[in-house]
Amino acid sequence: MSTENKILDSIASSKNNKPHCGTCSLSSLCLPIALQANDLDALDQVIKRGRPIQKGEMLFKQGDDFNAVFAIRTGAVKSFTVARSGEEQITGFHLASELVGLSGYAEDVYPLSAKALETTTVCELPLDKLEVLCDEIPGLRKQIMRNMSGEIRQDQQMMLQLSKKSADERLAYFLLELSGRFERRGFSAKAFRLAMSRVDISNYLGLAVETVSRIFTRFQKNGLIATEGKEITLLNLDELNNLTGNPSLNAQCDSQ
Amino acid sequence: MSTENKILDSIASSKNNKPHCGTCSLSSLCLPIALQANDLDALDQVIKRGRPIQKGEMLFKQGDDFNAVFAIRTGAVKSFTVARSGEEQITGFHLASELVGLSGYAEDVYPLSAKALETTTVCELPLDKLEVLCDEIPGLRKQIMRNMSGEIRQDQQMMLQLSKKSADERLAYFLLELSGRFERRGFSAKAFRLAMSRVDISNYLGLAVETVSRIFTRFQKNGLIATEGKEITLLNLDELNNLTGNPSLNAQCDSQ
DNA sequence: GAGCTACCTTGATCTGTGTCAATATTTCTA
DNA sequence: TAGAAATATTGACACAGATCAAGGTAGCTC
Repeated sequence: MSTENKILDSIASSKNNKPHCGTCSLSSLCLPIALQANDLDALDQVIKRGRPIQKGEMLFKQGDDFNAVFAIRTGAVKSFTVARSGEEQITGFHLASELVGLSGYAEDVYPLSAKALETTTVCELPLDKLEVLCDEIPGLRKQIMRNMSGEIRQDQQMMLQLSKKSADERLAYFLLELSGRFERRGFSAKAFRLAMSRVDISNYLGLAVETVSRIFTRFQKNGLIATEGKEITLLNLDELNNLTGNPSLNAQCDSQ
Repeated sequence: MSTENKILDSIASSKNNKPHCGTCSLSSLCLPIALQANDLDALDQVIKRGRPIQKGEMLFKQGDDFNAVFAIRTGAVKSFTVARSGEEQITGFHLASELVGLSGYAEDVYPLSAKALETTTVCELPLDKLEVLCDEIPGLRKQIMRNMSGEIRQDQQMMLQLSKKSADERLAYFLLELSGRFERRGFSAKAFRLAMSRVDISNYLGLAVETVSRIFTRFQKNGLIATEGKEITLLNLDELNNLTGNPSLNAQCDSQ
């Protein structure tokens, strides 16, 4: 820890405040640490900004050489694996300001594919540049490790959901988990847009589409949510939370 | 925490090159990189060797301060989360030469607990020492990141199993996955001992114990496996592999 | 704005696996 | 080594959710 700060401090010598890659500087990602302004500049030089990615386009494919991590600026992405049998398993949805592609570290190839759910802009962080920077900015590497570690935790939570919970519990969990992610990024925790289709949701949750659809309908009948196509409003966070059977996912629910 | 540091300090001050914890130097862990000999010496100084841990004892508990990563020398460990409702979800089994505790990086506390399945010896890698070392040996940090990344990949594979596969497929997958881990560590891929109980297996796979028991029986009737209590022999790797519906888990099966 | 396509909803039925219950086996303890 | 406790097996039955089938609806393109 102290090592970290020492190096950070030592780096903090020359700085300027030039605006960089807009919302996608690493400081606005899931990297809660406060980096120095000049660190940010260094990072911004590494960021490769590509054209917007259209709905359905791939960020990277399973088996591609692992050469970059992606930070999502706007839009949404799903990541998924394709089994030999051809079936697709969605392993996660990634929203604005989140990182995709970290699992490539294990074997120098991406173990999964990532596809845009809607028009999406990303910042590409080429691996070689990132490596060099990580050696210069210890805080950065730590944050990336935190990110990976957080992903492990999240996946393990998901394993619990998938293996132990009923369809109702899974969907309630899914909605609250999304809600929390929006809230943490300054958006409404109650009203948001589901970038993914019902099929994607059902795939992710290990359910049939029909089941997901039925539960959406029932939740709506019971006054838990309101839907209008892809727009959704969570009307009763408390009750949804009870449904999950998990420790509260949403701070707002605790206080009510 | 303070206890920990006291112990660490005493270790740091009285260090020499006395033969250390045998099989558990980091080079023999899941860390395939070839480190320099003097790096290994540095690592060995960090390794804290504890007394053997008895069956049922905890390595660390959910919520404990994250202050060490553990490398298993002999024995086996299960890691699991406990939901508010009290239910336990096993997130993984860890065999000799594997690391446990990396997911603590995310929030400075362990998000799960780890308990010995049998008498187990571990090497404790105190975090602060490891941090310093990682700054000195860049290859080490990379290996730890690979490890984390690999865990993500493994968990995501497990999500696929849990959400899409039948009970038969899950158990076949479980057995082959274990088999592969034994094989990679130089043990027989076909005959090994299941350190975990049927209840643990069923919990991990998201099934009822009865279901697991029935499938073991049926696999045996069909000549796929032979069991004698906790000892198990895989008689037909090919067929087991077919059952999983996944890309081959076991090299031996590919070549047959 | 007609027609096409992809997506979503709802109903009827079927089935894999959970649950409950009883017994058998192994492991521990004294 | 006996007796107790934990763990494993086997059977009967029920139900959550899959599957099959049939519309309905939204978002395209021309």
